Formats: sequence, C-alpha cells, structure tokens
Amino acid sequence: MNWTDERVEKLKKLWSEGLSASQIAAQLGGVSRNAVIGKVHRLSLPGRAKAGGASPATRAAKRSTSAPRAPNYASRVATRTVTRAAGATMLREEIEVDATEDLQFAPVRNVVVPIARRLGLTELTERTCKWPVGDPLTDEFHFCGCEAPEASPYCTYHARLAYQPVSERRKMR
DNA sequence: CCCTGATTCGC
DNA sequence: GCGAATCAGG
Repeated sequence: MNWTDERVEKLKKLWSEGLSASQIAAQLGGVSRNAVIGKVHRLSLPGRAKAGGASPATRAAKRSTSAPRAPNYASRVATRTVTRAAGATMLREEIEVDATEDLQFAPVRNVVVPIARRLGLTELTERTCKWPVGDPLTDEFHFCGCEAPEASPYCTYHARLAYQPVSERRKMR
C-alpha cells in the first residue's frame, strides 16, 4: 500500500489524537506499526513526549479505569485474570453484564460476563477472546477481547458457552 | 510476554 | 521514500 494523501491525513489525525502506532496501522490497514512510525518521522511530526508505556491515550484510559467492580464478580470466573489494563488496543475496559447472554443461556442469575475489551475486528490477536458481542450491523458491535487460553479462540467463560458438553447442558436447564 | 516509540539502513 | 529489523524502554 502506498501513502495516498487520504492515508497520510488519516495518519496525521490519528497520531495527533494520541493513538499508538499499532492502532493507527490497524485502522489504516495494509501497513505495519513500523511503517507508521517511519512515516511519522519522515513527516517530521512531533513524536511522543515519552516513548513507551504512557501515551496520552493510555493515561486517559487509566484515569477512567477505576470503575466500580461488579458485586459478585467472582462467582464462576473467579480465577480469571483481568489485569490487562494496557495493551496495543488500549480501549477503555468496561464492566458489563451481558443481559442477552444471561437470558439466553444462563439459568443462574448474577453471572457476570468477564470484562469485555470491546475490540474491533482488526484488534483481535491470537490470544484475545473472539466472542462477538452485539449486532454486527450496529457500531456497538465488538468482540469480548479477554485473554484466551493458548489455542483457544475464546476466553474460558465464552468457551463454555461455545462448546457445551452434554453434562454442562444439564446444569443449564 | 505483552506492549510502546526511535533509529538504522538496505532496498 | 519506504519499512523490517533492531534497539531501548514500561
């Protein structure tokens, strides 16, 4: 892919908004984060004040991170690790109870869905949960994005919903 | 290990 | 000019 005017402008915009190089690369498509960084240099755009970790976006996200923890969060996903407050896709973490799934599958009340990272299709990696959430036709659509065990497309919670052993189905009733 | 931006240098 | 490889860091 070559740097058309449109792509360069988008790059400038996103970069000035504080998105990371990899995020920008994902949105532009067809380029690596290195390509983005290289281009940023060539355009002699202002670099980040401090390299590494704390980008503006990161700080902003961290600030709004102290959301109230859901009441009985630990019921069956207690061992889930939810430490990933930062990442390539630095999107605000949200505690959310997925009402739809509860109504559809869960017989047990108060089962809290793990923190969704609200990832877009392009931000998924090998170890992010690919459980789709919401209507793909709306912009609310995203993926769970929680940490998934190696070789699994879903996090432990969603894997249960995806692959239901007969034994588990009985419990569901 | 995950990620970040910065730099270098062959193409 | 481009961007992969590498470096340096959280």
